[in-house]
Amino acid sequence: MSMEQKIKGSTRDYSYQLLRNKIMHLEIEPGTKISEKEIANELNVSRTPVREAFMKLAEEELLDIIPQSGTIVSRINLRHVEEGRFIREKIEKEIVALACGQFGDDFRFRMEANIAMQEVCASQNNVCKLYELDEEFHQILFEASGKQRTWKMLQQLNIHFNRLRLLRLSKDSHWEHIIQQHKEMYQLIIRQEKEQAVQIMENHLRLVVIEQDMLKEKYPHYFI
Amino acid sequence: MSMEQKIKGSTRDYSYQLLRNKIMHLEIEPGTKISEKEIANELNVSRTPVREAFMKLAEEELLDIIPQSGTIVSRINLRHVEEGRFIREKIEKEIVALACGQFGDDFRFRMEANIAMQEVCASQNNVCKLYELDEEFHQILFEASGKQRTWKMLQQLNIHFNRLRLLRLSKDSHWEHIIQQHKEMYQLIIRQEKEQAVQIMENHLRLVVIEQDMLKEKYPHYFI
DNA sequence: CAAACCAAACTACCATACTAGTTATACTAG
DNA sequence: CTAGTATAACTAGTATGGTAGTTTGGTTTG
Repeated sequence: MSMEQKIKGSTRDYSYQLLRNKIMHLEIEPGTKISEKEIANELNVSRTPVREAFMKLAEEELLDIIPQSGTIVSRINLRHVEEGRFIREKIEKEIVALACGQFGDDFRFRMEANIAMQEVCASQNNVCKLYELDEEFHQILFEASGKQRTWKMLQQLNIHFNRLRLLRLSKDSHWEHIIQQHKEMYQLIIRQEKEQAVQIMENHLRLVVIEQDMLKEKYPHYFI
Repeated sequence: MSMEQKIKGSTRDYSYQLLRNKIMHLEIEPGTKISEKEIANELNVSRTPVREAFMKLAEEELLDIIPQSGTIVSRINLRHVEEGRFIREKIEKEIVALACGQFGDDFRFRMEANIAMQEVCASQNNVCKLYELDEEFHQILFEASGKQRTWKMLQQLNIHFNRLRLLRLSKDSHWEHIIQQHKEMYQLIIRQEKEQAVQIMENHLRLVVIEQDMLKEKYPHYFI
């Protein structure tokens, strides 16, 4: 797909985006040792922007930098996953409740377009794009509630959670249920059926828990 | 007090901590323009670690870096304050509820020590230390609930909120009420009176809202 | 054979020179 | 005197060389 060419902005941002994608999509496996120099050569840039990208990724806990020694791609920490999932559940239930009271036309348009696209991607098995649409679905809810910043922060807290979700999506494939939940939730929101919408959201966010053990068994070296 | 000398670790971390403190304690006012070179000279270090500290602070939205142009200390964004406060309220109510069910002896010891210290600092008007103790009080709750990572993340989301709190503490001074609430909350937690503890927490976190307008009027150029 | 040590080959960290883009200033044309 | 422009003095961004600490692998020693 050559997503490499499309990334704009500074060299640092380019390095950051590229590395982040490679880690999230497991093109670089958890536990792999990498170095500034190695990556810099690979990307044909100097060490400085790569180093800065490393630091940002370390902040997000996608990398573990050991001073004067080396840098490794972090393993998925299941305790962090659960903590992140817990918080996300609590927050997003509040968000849905808020959204029920204020879901303007522009958001309805975006949401319907999003859901339509989800079905297209599902029919074509485009997992990568489907993941992005799933993210966007939830983001729209946060924006409609005037809590865009909270979404951004949750994304950071939930990086390990998201890595697990992406891993699950790529291996498993019963998105139908997920998309169905999205549809129901949207209908309940525009009908302002607060309690039911909140309940669906709770179920929705607890789906991942179930398959956790299966994935851990299949890819033990990805986890910690 | 010379907090400068005590900071250990790498040069980057030193620069970061120092700058962060200066910004949080308003030794550098919001809106001030600073530059990597200027700060590097001031701290007698090279531009590299200062630059890296800048980037970290920009991530936290304490600095606004305008590429090829300049860097300014960000103003306190009151919309961010309110969003952060909202999230913190929702999360911390859940945390208190959790803590009621699991508050071990070691945490009780830390908590009682913390509260005792709060009273000492209040009697001696040590605002700075009192702020730190306030932070620690809440952090202990998160740790007792096994959600230390969440605390760390909330701290990031709430940097603007915290700047406001610190500003309030240093100018105003009715900590008695705050400390009183801390005491009550602790008692309710060890007695496992969940509903009441949650209620106190809600009141506690809504205190800041009240004085917001007063501060905005007094220091208009600090806000946006 | 095993353990201890020593040296070479890494690593991230820091300093510094250079580049490219922005801003302010001074000067010129109208 | 004003408006527009060229230029000089900034800025953050990037490249690169050198430093100090860590790891590794081979050698020596008990």
